[in-house]
Amino acid sequence: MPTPRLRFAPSPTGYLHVGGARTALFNWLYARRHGGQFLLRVEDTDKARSTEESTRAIFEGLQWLGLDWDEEVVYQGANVARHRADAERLVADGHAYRCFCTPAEIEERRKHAEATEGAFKYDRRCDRLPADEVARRVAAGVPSVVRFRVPDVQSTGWNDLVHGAISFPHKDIEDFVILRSDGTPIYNLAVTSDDIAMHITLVMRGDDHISNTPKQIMLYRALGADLPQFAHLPMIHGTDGKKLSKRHGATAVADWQHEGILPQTMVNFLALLGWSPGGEFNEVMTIEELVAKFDADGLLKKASVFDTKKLEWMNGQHLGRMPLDELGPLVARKIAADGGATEHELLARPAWFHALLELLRVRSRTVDDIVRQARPYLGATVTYDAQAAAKAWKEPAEARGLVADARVALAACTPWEPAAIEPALKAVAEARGVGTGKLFGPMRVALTGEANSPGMFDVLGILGRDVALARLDAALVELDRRIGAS
RNA sequence: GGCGGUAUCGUCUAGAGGCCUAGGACACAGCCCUCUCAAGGCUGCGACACGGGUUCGAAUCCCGUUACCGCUACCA
Repeated sequence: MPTPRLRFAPSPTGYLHVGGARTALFNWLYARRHGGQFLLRVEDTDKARSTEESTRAIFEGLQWLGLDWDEEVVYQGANVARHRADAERLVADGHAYRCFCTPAEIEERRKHAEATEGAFKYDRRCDRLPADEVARRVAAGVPSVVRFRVPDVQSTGWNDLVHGAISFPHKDIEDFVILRSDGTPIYNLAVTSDDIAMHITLVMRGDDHISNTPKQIMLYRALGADLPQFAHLPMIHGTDGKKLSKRHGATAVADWQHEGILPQTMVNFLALLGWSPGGEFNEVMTIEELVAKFDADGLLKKASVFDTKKLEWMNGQHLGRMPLDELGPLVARKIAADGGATEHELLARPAWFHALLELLRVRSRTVDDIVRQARPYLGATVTYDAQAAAKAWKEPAEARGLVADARVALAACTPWEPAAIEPALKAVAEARGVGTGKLFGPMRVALTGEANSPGMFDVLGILGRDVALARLDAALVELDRRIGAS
């Protein structure tokens, strides 16, 4: 068996959508798993809607996900000459014929048919035109399209890799147009012609293409080409069960990238939408594990809903597992954009930065969560969250006493290390007759401005002696102000 | 309307005739841990769309119904 060749064929009319990304991913996984090729074809024949930015956005999306493609990108628009030649060949071979009916006429007949008996189907009137009449009209320059002549009786079917046997009776398929009157190809022809030219062996795409498949199979046969295998993937829906669209919020992979979702999370999450390795398995997987496990048997038939809650959970899992060397630069870039520190400052003291990341990533679900939580550890001063202060400093005088005692005890800690700090603070709490929680609450707000943070000893360690003491002093000033104001 | 596809907890899924009193994960609730928040651990809530068959036995096979989705263009 030859090595499989698959392709992802987006039309560049928007950003890389999660549905498209999933289709690309499955094609890529299959190719990588079986040592085949994964090709890219840009279906830009709809020049009205196709844009260059869009093409670039799709490439960037794929690159971000790590879906690398083989060979040169194929631009469908560059192949119209072949598409046209294929259409002409089909006419010459008697598989297709010229149709002179105008769009307006067809529309009128369609309306009439729908009003009277229901379904409209082209009645093949132009197929009955005598050869000399066709020649005369062509010579006279009468515009015409090329229609494929669907063989009478029988049906066309295939063994779909995900759905099993599917077939369509020919009586339900009209003689479809394959070449427009301006000489440009219609989708089904272009796709088939290109897939043949690219030697695609497995066409894996969304199941919204199921009803195009019999037409394409007829084209393969009429063109004398071998059939590829087909696999039709289920759709991805929004929470309301409808096809994913803008109104569901973030649907472009770039949107998630900006929200702080990791590419490995996106790949992992998308892989599990419409595919399952079967049996019991750990859902959090690396891209390498996915490649190793991926196969067509695990492809599912049912449309799935894109659950952002689970996506975020999974991102937290990946955040917690990835190497700090990899996470560091990612977070540094976003912190720089946030204005907390420059990338250089952060990367200049890796041990400290990594320790901070270690403390924050366990409480984060996105890269942006880490950035937000890192703020108190970056600036010189801290702003007190109103709610946090209202709660932890509810009794300013009492809080002041606690913070002041802690300040004194801490100042005496010679090696600024947990071994010295822990007993010192515990002694303060004991002397004051309170639990450590009662002491750490006011301290936490003094040091971070927030109600929540990593453990007190970790916070002190990250801040360092000088900053910690300075913040306690600043808090004492603030507390004095509050005592005076009450 | 016609044709095609799909149908297990709210969501993602396991399940390929007896292993199912239907398993796991997310979400949700509670408990534990605990200086807060997370993380982690434990417990709970919660599904085979419906109706007929086939079979000793069906979530699993067949038929019908219903619901949902897709296609039905000189769009892709």
